[in-house]
Amino acid sequence: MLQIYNTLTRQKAPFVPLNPQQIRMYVCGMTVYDYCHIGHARVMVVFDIVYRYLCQLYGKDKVTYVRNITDIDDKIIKRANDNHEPMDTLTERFIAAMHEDSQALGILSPNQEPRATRYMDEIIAMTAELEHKGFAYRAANGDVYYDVSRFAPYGKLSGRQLDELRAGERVAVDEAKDDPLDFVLWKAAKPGEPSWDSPWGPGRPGWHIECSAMSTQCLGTHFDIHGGGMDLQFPHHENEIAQSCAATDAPFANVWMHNGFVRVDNEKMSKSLGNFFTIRDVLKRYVPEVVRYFILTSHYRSPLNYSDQQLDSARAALTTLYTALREVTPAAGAVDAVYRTRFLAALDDDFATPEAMSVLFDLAHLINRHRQTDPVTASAYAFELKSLADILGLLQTDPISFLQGASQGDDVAITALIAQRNAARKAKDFAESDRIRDALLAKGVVLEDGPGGTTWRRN
RNA sequence: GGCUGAGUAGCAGAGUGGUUAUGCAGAGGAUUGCAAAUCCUUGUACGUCGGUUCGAUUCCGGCCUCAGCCUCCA
Repeated sequence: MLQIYNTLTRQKAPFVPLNPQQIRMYVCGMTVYDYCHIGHARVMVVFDIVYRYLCQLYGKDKVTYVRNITDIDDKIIKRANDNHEPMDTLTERFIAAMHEDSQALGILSPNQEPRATRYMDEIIAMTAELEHKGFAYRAANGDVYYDVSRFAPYGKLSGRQLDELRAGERVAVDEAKDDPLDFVLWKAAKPGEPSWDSPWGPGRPGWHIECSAMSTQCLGTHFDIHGGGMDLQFPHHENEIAQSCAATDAPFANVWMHNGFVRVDNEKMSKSLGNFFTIRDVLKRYVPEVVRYFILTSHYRSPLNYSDQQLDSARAALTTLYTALREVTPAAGAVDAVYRTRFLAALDDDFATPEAMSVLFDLAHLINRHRQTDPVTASAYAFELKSLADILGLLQTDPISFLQGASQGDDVAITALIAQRNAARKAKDFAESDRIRDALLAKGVVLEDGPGGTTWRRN
């Protein structure tokens, strides 16, 4: 049975859907003012695995996955101004880029990708409801704030008390707020800013309210899983809980999942530190599957250190797996069930992908061992390997394509040289044969003489 | 300062109260014209100091170190 670590309780617990016919998951997605970096890739991949596995367990049509897009906020406005372009043009461009990146990484599309600007009615309605119930107040500057003192469980998700939060206050106190911890629901428009009409005059939503409004609208007041990066735990998710529970009188999300950060040189990869690598830059040097594999080599809650060495290692590991699948035709057949059992048990244990991936190597070894002596068994294990790896979104491309990489226009020349070399070998002209192989190796092409002839791959 | 989490062999990264994780890299052997790939063999690692225990890397406590959150952030 699937166990998931719940940030709310700080322990793993069996996952019990509210309705097994309709599993509902909401993940906080991107703020679209720049290209996605590897940290964003991790969120996408991690929750892609959660989504895939829930589909595996409950059926694809039984799972609803919503990942929002924040397309209105301070940084977006600033960037649009800096670029002298309309905000919509900016956000559309980066939404398109995000979709390119996520498709490249083999991320399954969420069922819905709500954008804040398209849920303005719901955002305003929820804010009004909070004001009506006395959880929100209008400040002298025209902003509407949430009154955290009215929400008794405030701090539960992040394990904090209001007084210790106040003690650690590091930010200049905003005079408009009754309490420094109160957060903004609605910002009164400043000159030149995009704004929407509201009962409080023209303005725009605060960051947190959009997720409460959109998750409620898309999934209902009470749903199964809410996810996002570690850094969203506080204050974003804490505030979402405060808003939603107060506005709807419903429990909101049952399970809170937070993925760990990608690090560079032992530091969080982030925009502000400037130590980030965009997905598209990394994809210029490594094929998407290598990036996906790399992300899955560590457990989703652990830190993940980014380095070329790690990506090289991931590529080498994938080469091993694809080499096992080469020259074997996957076909369903009799296999020892222990591998599937181990694999699924690993994923059942809070999505333990490193553990699950170790099973893939066991299967690869079985294929290699049986390849010559028992091709039927080898084919059966190849089928099992592909089938299990599919749950992780791995090993679904053609092995030859992976091993030889994208055509560089020299495939015909390589094939011709191989023919020449084999002619030389047949004539026992090994000096010539080795010369050709060394020449190809210099171009990054490795030849492999096997019983079925000579094959090649790029290293 | 408060609150989280973490410290495992060369690197990465699982896991367990006493018995091989796994991958990459390395060593030896088989195989190969030579290679590559593959197969076989191979690594006595668990921050530190105490405690519990017949026995702890695994449980408990102190300490040290690191990261994250407390401000926008996946």
